[in-house]
Amino acid sequence: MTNKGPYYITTAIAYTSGKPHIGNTYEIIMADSIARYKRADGYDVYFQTGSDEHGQKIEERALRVGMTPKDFVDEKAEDIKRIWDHMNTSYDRFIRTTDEDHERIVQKIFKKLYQQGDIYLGAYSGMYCKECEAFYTLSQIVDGDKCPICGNPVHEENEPAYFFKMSKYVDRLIEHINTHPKFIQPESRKNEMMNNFLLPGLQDLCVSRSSFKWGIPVDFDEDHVVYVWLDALSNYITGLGYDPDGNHGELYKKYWPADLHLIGKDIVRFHTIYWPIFLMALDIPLPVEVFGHPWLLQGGEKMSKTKGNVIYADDMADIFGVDAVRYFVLHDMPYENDGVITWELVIERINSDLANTIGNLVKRTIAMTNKYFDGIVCDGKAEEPVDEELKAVVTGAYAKVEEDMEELRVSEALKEIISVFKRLNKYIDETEPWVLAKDENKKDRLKTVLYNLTEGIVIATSLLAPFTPATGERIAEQLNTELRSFDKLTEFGLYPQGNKVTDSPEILFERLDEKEVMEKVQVIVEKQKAEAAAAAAMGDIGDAKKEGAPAGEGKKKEEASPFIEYDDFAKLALKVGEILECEEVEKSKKLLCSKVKIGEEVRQILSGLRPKYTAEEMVGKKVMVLTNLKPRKMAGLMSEGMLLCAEDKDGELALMVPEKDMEAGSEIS
RNA sequence: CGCGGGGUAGAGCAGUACGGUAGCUCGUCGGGCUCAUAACCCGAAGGUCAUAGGUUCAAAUCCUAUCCCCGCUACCA
Repeated sequence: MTNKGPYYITTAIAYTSGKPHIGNTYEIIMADSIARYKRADGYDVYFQTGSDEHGQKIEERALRVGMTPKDFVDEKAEDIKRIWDHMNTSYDRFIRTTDEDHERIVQKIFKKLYQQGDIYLGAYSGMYCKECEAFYTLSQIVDGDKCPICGNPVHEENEPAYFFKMSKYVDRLIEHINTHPKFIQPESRKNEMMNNFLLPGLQDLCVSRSSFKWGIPVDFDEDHVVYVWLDALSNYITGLGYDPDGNHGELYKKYWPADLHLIGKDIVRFHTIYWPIFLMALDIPLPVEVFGHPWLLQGGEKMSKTKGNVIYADDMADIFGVDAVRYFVLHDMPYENDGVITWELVIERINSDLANTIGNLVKRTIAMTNKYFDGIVCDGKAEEPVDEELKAVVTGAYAKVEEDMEELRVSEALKEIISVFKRLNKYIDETEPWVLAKDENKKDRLKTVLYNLTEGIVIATSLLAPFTPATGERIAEQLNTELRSFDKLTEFGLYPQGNKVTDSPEILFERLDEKEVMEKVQVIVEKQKAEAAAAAAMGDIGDAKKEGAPAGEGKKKEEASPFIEYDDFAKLALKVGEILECEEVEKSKKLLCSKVKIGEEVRQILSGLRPKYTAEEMVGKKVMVLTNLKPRKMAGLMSEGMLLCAEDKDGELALMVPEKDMEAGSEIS
């Protein structure tokens, strides 16, 4: 195989504050797929990932659970690494920012930048809220001097800190971005950076802190630790053995600059502004491409433990298997917009693509080979026109996939690969091997058909293998062959003549029953909610509040606010309903069962109104109904909504009725 | 008027730089087939392409306005 040269890919290093969920895990899976793909494609790949372990938040958390920060991060890093390994990711190094070599080099980098005048000692000043123990920017302050979170007054506070002179390099960076269109991807991210930061003028970045200790010490000023971003970002070069003095390690010489930093869209700024500027200051080349991938949202919402909707990769893998998880996230994450994940979508995807299309194709091909030729695959050289098109699709796949992968459109690449498997399934219908088998004169044709199928599967599977490595191996084993390197994928007919496939093909992906899976999911959800409740009881709630405090975490602010957002209100579907019939529920003392007309439909709704209302007087009333309340059974009867009612301190009840006569079904807002 | 992305069949998405029969996957319905994991193959139904104007022989695609969603708005890892 030809060597196409070195290729260095990194993920962001994971912050050791908690267990990464599937959205975080997506990144390492995508990076791994790219790394494997590039290897098969002839590149000499170095793939680095790791953990980011310093900072005030970690110091605080460790303290709270009574651990030293080091013990705390050891544990968390182990968790992260275990999930990465479980996902079968083929990284070359898992770097930790507490690694000795990393810390030593970061100190040297800091010193070098200080000595050459890029870093200077100044004061970090900002509006500080004692209550929240956090700084806020002026734009965040409300009512002139109030904390946006707790509402207490803030005051200006100073803390000595080292700063990096960003302004010095801004013009060069703008020039670089403009002349290297691939540098920031997707394109929309580039615009955000340009318009929000670079063009208006970049502020200097604070690169040290003196208010906490858990960080890499600044070796010439022991009051300070290196502030996280300079520390964390440097991993990409310290991990290769970069040395500010020029005595670089072999890896650095071979692999820097990085070909791809794969990161989440939330940290694009740090990777496309601060990081390149640090590199310019160190006078070393910039990475070729920074790709800010979107997020996977659970049913369109961010995941949160209290909602019980966090999906973890290992939970998913327990139910579906590692490759199915990998396949789903890669397939369903769009290029630029956020992706959607729900358990139902996962089931659907796996059944359709992995079980039906791929798994079944392999199984039926092997089964026929065994049935008709005792497992021997041999081309009978009986070609028919239909074969040509099949071969064209199979041997043309690589070029298409390559095109997608070149732009990191992984999802598109997978769709291309699946379409090859689909074409192979169709080929079976076109050639009808079971019909050929009945005719002794068609034996050669039958041989050819099965040979073409087997060969097609080998090629398609070779392309698939970087994304689902274990499945690639399993298919190769069943076909008793090796997967191809990519320079062989345009050649049809390399499967050894007379080779024998397995006589006991196993099922690659079991079809999933949605009901059964959802039962397992329910167990996970319950467990998660219980854990969240337990954590809250142990005082972690206070922590959640603090997390909400920093800028840019707008969503979390809601949790601390006494107000709800309009969106929360909008979730309630309130409508006018007309009570057509009503009867007392026999099994209950309080319940009335009403038939309520809402627009075109009539719902059955149970309400605990007795003895304040009788069934007779209910009939004909127009009432206010919450129509999207989850239906539930009460006293053995289904209730599909809720009648709204006021209750005073004496227990008197009053149904909410419209002030004017309104048509049943009218919306209330 | 801070900047940017988006609103296309029940669901998830493509198509929009160069206007010309609206496409893919899943789901639904009908048919075929029986090698296979109720699978596979074929066909059908289903969309006023957010809304309102405009340019044009022709607009999802170009222009204008409006509505809605989302991201970014700086020292938070």
